[in-house]
Formats: sequence, C-alpha cells, structure tokens
Amino acid sequence: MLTSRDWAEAALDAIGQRGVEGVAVEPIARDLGVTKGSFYWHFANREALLVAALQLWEARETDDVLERVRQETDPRARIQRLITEVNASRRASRIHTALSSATKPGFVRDYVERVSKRRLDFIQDCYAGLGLGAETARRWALMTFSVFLGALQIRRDLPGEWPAADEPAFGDYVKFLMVTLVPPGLDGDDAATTDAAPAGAAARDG
Amino acid sequence: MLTSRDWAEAALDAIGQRGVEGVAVEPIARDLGVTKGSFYWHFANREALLVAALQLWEARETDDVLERVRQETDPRARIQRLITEVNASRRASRIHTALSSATKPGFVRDYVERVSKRRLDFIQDCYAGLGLGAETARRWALMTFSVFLGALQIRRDLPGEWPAADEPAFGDYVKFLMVTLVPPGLDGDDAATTDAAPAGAAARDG
DNA sequence: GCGGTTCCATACGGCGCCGTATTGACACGG
DNA sequence: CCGTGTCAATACGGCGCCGTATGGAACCGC
Repeated sequence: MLTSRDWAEAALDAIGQRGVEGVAVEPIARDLGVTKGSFYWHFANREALLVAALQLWEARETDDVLERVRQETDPRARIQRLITEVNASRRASRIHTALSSATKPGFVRDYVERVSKRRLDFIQDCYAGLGLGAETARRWALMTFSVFLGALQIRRDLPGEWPAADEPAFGDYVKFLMVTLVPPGLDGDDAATTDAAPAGAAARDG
Repeated sequence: MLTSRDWAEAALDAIGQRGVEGVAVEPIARDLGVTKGSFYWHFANREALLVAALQLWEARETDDVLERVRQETDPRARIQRLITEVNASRRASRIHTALSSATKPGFVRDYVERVSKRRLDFIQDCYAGLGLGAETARRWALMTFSVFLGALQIRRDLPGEWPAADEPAFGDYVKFLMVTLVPPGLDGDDAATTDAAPAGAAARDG
C-alpha cells in the first residue's frame, strides 16, 4: 500500500545515490518491494515521478529550511544557522549536488534555479539586515553562498577535510567562517546604513 | 583516422554535456562520424574509455593548470590567477561538476579526490607563502577553495549572477574576493611568520 | 453476492546500449 | 602479386529499461 509520496521520496533517494539519470522505474520498484504495475497506477510516466520528487525537494529546501532559519532574529545568527543547516544532512547535500549537475531533462534546471535564487536572496537579506546596501549585500551574499555550495562539494570530494556537523572541529570552523564572511562593525547599532566593502583581516594570532 | 586520444577527448565532452553515465560508445561514435567498430579497436570496453578520459582530465587540471599558475611568483597573485583560471573555461567547469557528482563507477571518485587534494594543497601553500602557519593556512585554503567550487556551481545554477571572465564586472568581483579571501598585512615583509586568524572587514564605503 | 473501485502482478513489444564476430578497405614491405 | 597490419563497417545476441495491456485480489456500498 504505497502512496505517490512514497514513490517521490524513493525517487529522491535514487537521485542522491545514482543521480537524476538513475531514477528508473523498475529499480525503484524493486527497492520498494513492488513491481512497476504499482508505479503506473500512481504516475503517468517516469517524468511525472521526477516532477513529484522535485516539488518535494523544492518545498523542503526553500520553505522548510528558510522557515527554520527565520526563527533566528539576528542576521548574524541567521547566517550561522544557515551554515549548520546546510551541513546537517548528508542526504540533502548529495541530492543537491546531483540535481545541480543534472542536464536532462531540462525542467530540472528550473527547480534548481528557483531554489538557488531563493537561498541567495535570503542571504542577501541577512546582509541587508546588517546595514549593507543592496549592491554590497549582493556581493557578500554571493561569496557566502559560494562557501555554502563549495562546502558541500568538499565534503564529497575530500572526505575528512571538512569537519562534519557532529565533530568538535566543526564549531571552530564555523566560527572561523563567520568572522571572515560577516563583516564586523555592522551589527546594526553602528555604521548601520552605509555600504561596506571588505577590507580583509588584520594579522593577529589565531 | 582517429586516435584513442580523440575518443578520450570526445568522452570528456560527453561527460561535460551528459554526465559520466552519458558516456556511451555508440552515441560518441555517431558524434565522431564513425561506428563503434572503430571504438573497439582502440579500447577494450567502455570502462577503458572512461579511464583514458579521466587521465586526460587529471593531467590538465593538476599539472597544466598549476604549472601556469606557478608562473606567478607572488602568493597573492597566484591565488588571483587561480580564480581567473577556474572561471576561464566553461567546458572545464561543467566537466568538473559532472565528475564531482558522479558515483558510478567507483574509480571516478579517486581521480576527483586526487585533483581536489592537489588544488587544495596548492592553495594552502600560497597562504603559507604569506606567512601563515600550516593550520591557519589550511583553514584559509579550505574557505578559498570553497569559493572556487561554489563559483562554478553558481555560474551553473544562477546564470547571470556570477560575472563571466570576459565581462567588466568580473574584475571588480575578483578584487572584492581577493580583499576578503587574502588577509592583508601578510605580504611577507611584516608579520611574515606569525599565524593569523581572520578578523573580518572594517566598514567603509564601497 | 454483485458491480465498482483501488492497488498491484504479470506478460509483452519496443528501444538503446554493450560487446563480439566477421568482413572489408587501405597501406606497406617483400 | 601477396601477406600482414591498421582502422572501420556491419551484423548479431543479450540486457535493462520504458510504457501498455490485461488480469487479479481486496475492499466497499448496497
């Protein structure tokens, strides 16, 4: 007794493990312990399954994640929360990179683009909340977003280099990132409305 | 009259356009204007073609790229050169992300890991050349490498957000990154041998 | 108990790809 | 000429997947 949502969830698993091209009806049916006779009752074809999986993914990676992050009120805390959220689920990371590198079918790109844009806009809002102008906030957001995405890839390509969310070194590294990615002196009480360009870090002991 | 290198090059194209799973003998043969009768003279099977393509890729993305970057002597200039090199070829970017997200066959991961590690080590050396200790240099290198990889993905997922290497805005953005990613005050003549932690950017007009 | 609906199994045709076997065209040294 | 090596075309069997067609079991209201 499966629902179409069960199929969509299994399809997301398949995306994370074998990529978008690996979303095949018969293998997924085997994983679920049924035959494809079940599948073609719930869905018209393979493409409909992909759409369902993508909708599930988009809802989770925009509304749900951003809703949780919005519980933090301080812009600085929001950015830090985003870093930990992104690093929390290894499954979500794999799905993201798989979707991001997919080329076929074409509509996958639309979902990826919407999710990425909403994330980037959110980060930009965080920086705007620190008092930066739109243009400067966009630049900082692009760099911070790059670090997010790059971290996903490093955890994939160089396991062990990037600390996992449950390791003690993770906290240290987040602190390191925060100091660099969030320009101080913009906490809202001073320099609240001026644009700011990065001036780098002063050399001192670590 | 094809050589096995022609096939490996076409396989790399296929990886960039259709992913690792898209490296199929017969379609590539059609692209090259021959039949697979030619292919199975040059290679034992599909896997051998993948290995040849990966060897070609590894040579280009480590020895060749790093050799060009090493022409710069100043560590700061090297990092900046790396940014522009990474953003130079859209084809190389697509190949990299495709390989990075590949799961099957397993040996692909070995190539990706070696290439990533050599790049990361190179960046770490650059920071060490600025006078940072090994541990701190590693942290900076991880962040800078993340920005590299994230930039590739942003250019894919959000076309238009990240300026291309031939646009005028590209230079501005590189400067912005350099100021943030390379802590000043470590140019070699002062504070040359002390570890440094990031202290962020001071607020000033952009 | 009977028709209808829900959910799944089975069987089938078709397609794209892999890998092998066989043959053919062409160059070259003897 | 002839043999040999090089490179490619053709033909074939097999496999995994898609999508359809059909059947069947369980459950429902009546």
